[in-house]
Amino acid sequence: MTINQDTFTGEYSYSIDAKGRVNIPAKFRQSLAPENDQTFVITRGMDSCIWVYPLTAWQIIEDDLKDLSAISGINRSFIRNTVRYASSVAFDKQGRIMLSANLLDYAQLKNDALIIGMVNKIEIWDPKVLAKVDKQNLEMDSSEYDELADKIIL
Amino acid sequence: MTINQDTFTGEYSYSIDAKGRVNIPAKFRQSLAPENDQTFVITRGMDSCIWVYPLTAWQIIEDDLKDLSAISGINRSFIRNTVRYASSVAFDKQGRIMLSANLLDYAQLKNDALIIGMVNKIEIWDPKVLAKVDKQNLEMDSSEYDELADKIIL
DNA sequence: ATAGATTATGGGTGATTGTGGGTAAACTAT
DNA sequence: ATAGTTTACCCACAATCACCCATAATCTAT
Repeated sequence: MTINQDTFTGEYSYSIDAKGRVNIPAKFRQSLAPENDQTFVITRGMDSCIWVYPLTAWQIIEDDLKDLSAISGINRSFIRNTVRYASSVAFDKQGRIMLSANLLDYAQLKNDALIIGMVNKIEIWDPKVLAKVDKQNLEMDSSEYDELADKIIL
Repeated sequence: MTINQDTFTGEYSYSIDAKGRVNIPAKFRQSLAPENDQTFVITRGMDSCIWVYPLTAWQIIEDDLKDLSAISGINRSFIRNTVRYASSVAFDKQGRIMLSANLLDYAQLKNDALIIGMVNKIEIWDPKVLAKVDKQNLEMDSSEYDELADKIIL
């Protein structure tokens, strides 16, 4: 019954309520390893979406950041921008997390959210934004996409 | 419920009142380890911002300074400039700390402060100054920034 | 098919947080 | 010493959040 811990696949659509809360799919909650303490870290993703990490996965990133020298200005900027929008959230008794106005705005989220398992993390999208971004990526690099498929698909 | 002690992430914006007080985000207060005794050490940061260390973290810096030979003039200058602007502050019952006129001036702070968790320390910025500094850093070293992202982001 | 459990969604309430200001003690400078 | 200024500590209030309960829809197992 137990799949790989901290591994997420599949797509789910939920509504965002007036308080800014979204449900985390029950399957994702169950595959979150117990040492995460029901806690995720949410932050800005690289496209206009929200990234959701299991707490322990995020701590690996933090540990790497600690090793960067503070003398270099570019290092400081990198640390700042990586950590700046991140916050840890535990889901409530109903399995929801609260999204800050800042993140909702960044990901252009209104009432509906599409939650997608990305293997080691989770993405939260506005449906329309996702469609647009994916289309752009495919148009730009379709041959590279096919190469990847050739290497990886069984 | 307990996250990593003395680890800070996220961005918060607060106002600086007429007395020079700023709020320390509740989350940061909670993740400050008890042996710090609700005390931070504030000093000049490397960019035009204020750096805020947990007391115990700062004590490690002081210990390292003690090991530097006082014979070397450059050592003495380094020690002097590292310690010169540092002072320890405990936050009041409302969770605020007082910033000296000297530090406020150095960081060009007026009415609004942006407080950013930088993993093992905290930065206090004027919003406009931060935008300018970050932009400069990115323009100068964008390729190095991308390399860092490639190495560290999961 | 039915009963029981789980899930998704909405709302209520007390506690916490951010912010302003008041007052008395402590400190400075004449 | 005294007047003026600064600091430490206290109280107050509005907004927000964490936590609880309720309900309808969906799933599970017999």
